[in-house]
Amino acid sequence: MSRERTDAQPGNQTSSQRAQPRLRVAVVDRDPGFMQVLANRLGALGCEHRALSSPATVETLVAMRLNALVVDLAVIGPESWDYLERVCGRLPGLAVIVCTGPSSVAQRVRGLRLGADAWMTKPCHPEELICVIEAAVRRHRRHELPQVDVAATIGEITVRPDLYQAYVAEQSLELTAREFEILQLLAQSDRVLRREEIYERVWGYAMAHGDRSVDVFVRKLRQKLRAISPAWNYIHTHFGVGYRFAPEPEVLELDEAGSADVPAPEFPAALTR
Amino acid sequence: MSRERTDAQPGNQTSSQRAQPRLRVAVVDRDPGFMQVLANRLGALGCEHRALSSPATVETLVAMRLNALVVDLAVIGPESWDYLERVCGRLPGLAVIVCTGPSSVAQRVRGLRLGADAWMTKPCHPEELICVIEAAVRRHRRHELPQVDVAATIGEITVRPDLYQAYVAEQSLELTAREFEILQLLAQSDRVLRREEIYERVWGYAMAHGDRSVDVFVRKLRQKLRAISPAWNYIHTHFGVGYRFAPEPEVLELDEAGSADVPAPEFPAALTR
DNA sequence: CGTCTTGATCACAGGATGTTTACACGCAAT
DNA sequence: ATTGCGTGTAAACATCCTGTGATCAAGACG
Repeated sequence: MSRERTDAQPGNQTSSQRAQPRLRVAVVDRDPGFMQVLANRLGALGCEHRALSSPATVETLVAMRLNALVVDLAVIGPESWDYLERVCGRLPGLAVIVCTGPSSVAQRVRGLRLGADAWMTKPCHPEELICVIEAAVRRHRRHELPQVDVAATIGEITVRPDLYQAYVAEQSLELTAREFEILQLLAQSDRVLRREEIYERVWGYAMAHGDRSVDVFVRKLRQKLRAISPAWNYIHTHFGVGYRFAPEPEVLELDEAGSADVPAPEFPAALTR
Repeated sequence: MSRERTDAQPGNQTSSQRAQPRLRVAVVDRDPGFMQVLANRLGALGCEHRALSSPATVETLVAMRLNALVVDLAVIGPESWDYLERVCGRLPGLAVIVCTGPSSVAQRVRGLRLGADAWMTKPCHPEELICVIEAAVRRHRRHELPQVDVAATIGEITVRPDLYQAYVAEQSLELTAREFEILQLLAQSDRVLRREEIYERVWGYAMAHGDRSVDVFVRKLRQKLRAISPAWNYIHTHFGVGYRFAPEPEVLELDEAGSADVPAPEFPAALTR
């Protein structure tokens, strides 16, 4: 699965707000006039937009990092409902606006129930459509980041979102972007987080069934944390539930000679091969 | 009977989504028929609803702790726009749906720009309106989770859903995920729960006939509770019915002494079946 | 008092869940 | 191109939770 971290620096996006483009919108439609008008308006508003004449796969949509998707169900055809369900299910953070020709109440109800945010009937005024898109996106963004860029210290751990840097008792931790985001999320949440929740908030979309990425990153985090304070376990596992960050570290009983754990003071990733 | 829990799936939200009315909605309108139909549907869905024939002040709305507000601008009159702006500005967490008679594109655009989440034109199908309300609220709720589950203390028992942890008189109980969920359910319900009900709410699907899992988990719970306070029995068995959590623990007769007489025949046998 | 039904308790096999390791892929910098 | 590094997948391994069946105790009912 393509998961790029295109803009790897400061104002990272995944879990926090996007940098410049006001909005990133894709439109799936086949009416050139409609597309053109919409594109003009979106462009004028400073939104990044992309026109698609056929439905993109879920993976593609994920890769595009959209805020909103406008779709004419007529373009998709008979499997429209499936498509809608898949997209809404997999990208709960995406605003989906169905903009289609005349429809029955039952159809509109069905679409909304499957997760669409709004249903517009063509022909519609572009300005109104834009407002609807913005209204839908507004909701997503409101709770997107309660308080970012505020350095926080939780127990021995200090997190500096502005620098993408974490510290354990003054000592700096060398974390990758994703590791940092997970640590930040865990440290700032004073409760048990389910894997699905961690995934969704860090990756930005729903976790696929059976995905173990979170576990692996937790392991990497634990490993690096252990390299600095070998006797403490900051991340508790709640079997059958998820993980929780423990501000007051639980003391581990390390048998004789911290053997098995700390690979080396250096960072093991470099030595693996 | 083979019971697969294959679909233990996307995290057991069982515990997180119970309690509370599904939605709290207020409707500002003057059409009695419309209000009645809407009230019926909302009631059937388990939503708390309230009808208002004149606009409530912002303060009142705050006090009502609403999830959504449906408003007919005609009821408010000329200062509709001001009102909309005030409400949306002051309660960013409230979903506002304008449901009004015929309007111009300019009006709809203005309403949405001021912060409304959706604009429905009367006459509209109640079912569709409900779907629109739900779609709007869905967005707010997505990241609302952190505060949803609050700690509760029932008698000597304290339940902390955020930590997946329970306490008996300050002392922590080591429970597995399932055990915790059952204890939470019992402790938060002030009544007798049938086995089928417990099973369905914890496991997420119907109990197979003859399944004894609930009994076994109750046993484990009792065992762990007894380990901390040996003289008390928190979980009462109602023969032929189910279980009930007793906030004021029943004192057990240890050894012989005042044997046979168990106090509290509070519930008269509750029909044998 | 005897019998039937329902619940309690126990031990354990099976399997779901979590951990660790190794490696393939793709982007970015050289 | 090549290399390095971060990311995510697959598979082996370790844990320990879960649900079942058997057995025993207790209520219901005649």
